[in-house]
Amino acid sequence: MEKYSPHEIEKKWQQKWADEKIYKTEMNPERKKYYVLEMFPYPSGNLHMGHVRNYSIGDVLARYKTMEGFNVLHPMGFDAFGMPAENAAIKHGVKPSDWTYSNIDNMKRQQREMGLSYDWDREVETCRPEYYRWTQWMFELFYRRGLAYKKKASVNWCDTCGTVLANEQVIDGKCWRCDSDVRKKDLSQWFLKITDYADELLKDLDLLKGWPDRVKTMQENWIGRSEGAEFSFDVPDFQEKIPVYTTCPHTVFGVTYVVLAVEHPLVEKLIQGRENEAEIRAFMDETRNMSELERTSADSEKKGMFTGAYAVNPFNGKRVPIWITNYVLYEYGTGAVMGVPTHDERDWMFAAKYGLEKILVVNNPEGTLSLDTMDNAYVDPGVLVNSGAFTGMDSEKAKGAIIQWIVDHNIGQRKVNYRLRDWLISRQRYWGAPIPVVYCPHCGEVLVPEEQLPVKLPENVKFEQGSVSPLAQCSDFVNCTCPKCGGPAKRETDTMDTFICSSWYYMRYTDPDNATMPFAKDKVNYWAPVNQYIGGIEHAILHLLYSRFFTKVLRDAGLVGFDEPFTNLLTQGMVIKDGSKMSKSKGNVISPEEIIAHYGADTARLFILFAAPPERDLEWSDQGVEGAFRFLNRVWRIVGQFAATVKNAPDVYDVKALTKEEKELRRVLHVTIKKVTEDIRDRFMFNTAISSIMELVNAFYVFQDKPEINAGLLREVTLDLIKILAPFAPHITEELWSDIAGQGSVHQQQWPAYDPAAMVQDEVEIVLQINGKVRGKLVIDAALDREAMEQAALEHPRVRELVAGKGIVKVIAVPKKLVNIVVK
RNA sequence: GCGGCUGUGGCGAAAUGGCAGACGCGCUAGCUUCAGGAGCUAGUGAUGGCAACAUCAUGGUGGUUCGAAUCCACUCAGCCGCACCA
Repeated sequence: MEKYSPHEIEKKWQQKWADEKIYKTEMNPERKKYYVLEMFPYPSGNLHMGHVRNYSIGDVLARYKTMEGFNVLHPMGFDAFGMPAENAAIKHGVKPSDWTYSNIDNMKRQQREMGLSYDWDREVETCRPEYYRWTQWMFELFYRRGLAYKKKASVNWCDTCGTVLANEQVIDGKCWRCDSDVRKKDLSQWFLKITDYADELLKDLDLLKGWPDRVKTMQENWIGRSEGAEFSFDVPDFQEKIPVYTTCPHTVFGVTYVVLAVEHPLVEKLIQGRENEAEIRAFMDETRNMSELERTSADSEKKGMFTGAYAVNPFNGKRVPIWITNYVLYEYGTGAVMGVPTHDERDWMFAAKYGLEKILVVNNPEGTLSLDTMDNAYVDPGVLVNSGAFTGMDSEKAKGAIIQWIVDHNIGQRKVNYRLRDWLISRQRYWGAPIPVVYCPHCGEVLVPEEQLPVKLPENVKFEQGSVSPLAQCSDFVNCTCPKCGGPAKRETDTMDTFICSSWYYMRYTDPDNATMPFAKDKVNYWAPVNQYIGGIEHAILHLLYSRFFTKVLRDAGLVGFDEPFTNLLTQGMVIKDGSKMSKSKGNVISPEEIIAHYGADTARLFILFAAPPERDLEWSDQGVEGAFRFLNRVWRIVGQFAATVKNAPDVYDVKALTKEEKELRRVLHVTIKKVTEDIRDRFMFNTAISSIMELVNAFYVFQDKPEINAGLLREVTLDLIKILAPFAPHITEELWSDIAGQGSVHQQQWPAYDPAAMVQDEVEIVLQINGKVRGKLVIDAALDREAMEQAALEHPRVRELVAGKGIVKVIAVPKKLVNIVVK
């Protein structure tokens, strides 16, 4: 028998699969579809182990579902716009497009070497004009629906990347990509109105039964819905009003001051001409210059200054001082807050620091609180005190009553607020989809007409370190004619956040070559939503939230007929080595290419699926890889040993004629088929699926020196073994299949069914317990009922010995499992 | 502070109310081989014992139960997310 040589086999089959296009998929409304998708990669140039894990998981599902009879869509593509291509241009003088396409070529080669079942005819690359034309079309769709707008705002700016960032892309005050500090900058930028969908994005999390709770919680936190009231304090000296937002309207009688964010437009008016104006301005500048992290950290010291002005509480006419502070955010609510030191921890600290008045307005249910004994704010429910007509009311009820009072007196209304902000999508970069807008001195902001899309990226641009966006310097690009009046105009020179490109790519896969639409309705509605999406947890908010938003907008525009893009989500764990994430700086990187070159793709895939369940972090082990390789060799040898017999063996045979040992092998086979089926289909527990296949192979080895084994059984075991191993190790199984079965691909076979009759055991070993402790074992007829089991247990010599002289309180018998005798 | 996840042999892990540690790695022994870091077979949680066997053991403490890694309460440790959002 020939040795198992993965390289020859893998190369041969990869070629054949590609030539014969066995993974090509067509829409077929007659058939049930299944859409399995792995998050497409950024083309950095090389696959890493995280990719290998991601694609291995997806490939098992795709192959399994195909064998189950589904019409499976399993595509791949590249999230090809982004900064690194531009950095390469600056550093090495290569064109971003050349750099990107050569990286894509290399990664595609590596993906092919993994033996993944992609329909490559559906590949999508977001940097191709054929694709970004539709990204720009999407922008225009949003614009026309009033969901894209330009405004001047204080935005997150990363100096290293030379561009702005969305809120979701700032992690702990640092840039998500390069980890450098983010600072605020006032710029006029494009936004998508994701806040219009805040409530639905929150509510529809309930529809996502197949998503991990963790991800849903993160999105829920991010959206940050809160309910309360918005109403105004009068500032009679200036004939102004200060609207405030509060989630605790029941504490209004405890207000002793009002605070404004330093950016609040009213501040200017209030402080003008004050004797300490210069001092106040210095404080404002200081606050404005704080980093995002300092400014929003809960531990930062709360500082403020009195403006010298007063506001009037509409509930009791009380005059309270107006302060400015570093702890109120201008972007949230109204940028102004009512200060209630007794019932808000921050206000307590602030009041304590500056000696502001405190009034108790909510007492605890026992009524034992008093200002003299309190040492921090009381924030729990209770009973209102010192609250005029509302005194004595339960605090929860008072919320509603006070809101009603606000509405009745026409000073405000019930209000829901979100932490979520609109999505800032402008990027001052070259390598992205240009925003298809023209600025005309006469017509203003004008969309590039649909038929003129795409607005193509110019090729003749210069890349220099630290300079402004290359597009802004490219006069051929900037200067254009106004589509409306035909006069001279200038193009928008910012490109779109690459997260826009990835917010709809999974829909493009359903109709990738469409030149007249982003995708045809019948195709997208046949294939989408994605049944199973697989990727890293790092996109819990970013990509996954944006894609949900896009889906809802496209639905409202009538382009798609579903509410959510990804029905089920699997978040895979990281691949780690020596306890920490693989990284160049730690020198613990294992290259997939080397592993595949050494052991073959089947071994790499098998190991990575076997070493841990998909959601958990996976510790890389070189010895574990050896073990996977050894297992495939074992399969190769045992199948090879019997190959000749199996080829000539009958498909049908008399099961009753099997020996006891043969029957046991057949039982293990069917138990394994059931286990593997359920582990893949219901639990994604590929590790236990593989371990049960290993057990089957171990059981098979009992017959290695027994050529007299029933040929029919031998054929059944061998063929089914190859089939159930096929999703995990596609090449070796294809080779064995072609050798034995002779025709067709194993990957197009039907998944084996298990026969419950074959799984029945005549005899089972049960455990005998006395007071819950194992005291013996007994092999009995599996069909025995409870009484018979009890009987058998009580006759067991050791049990008799231990029970002798004691009173039996109770006997519990569980068929096929155990008998527990409770004695005293 | 709020929310979530994870704690099981020397290691990766199984077991979701019924024999804790399946399967794999590592280790030990035997067989096989000219030899092997190849292959096959067997053993392998700890402690005590010649042994049968017993006791202990799933981060900790309590509880529910005939029976708990599994359910409940509290608690410790590690990781992750959000965090001055009024």
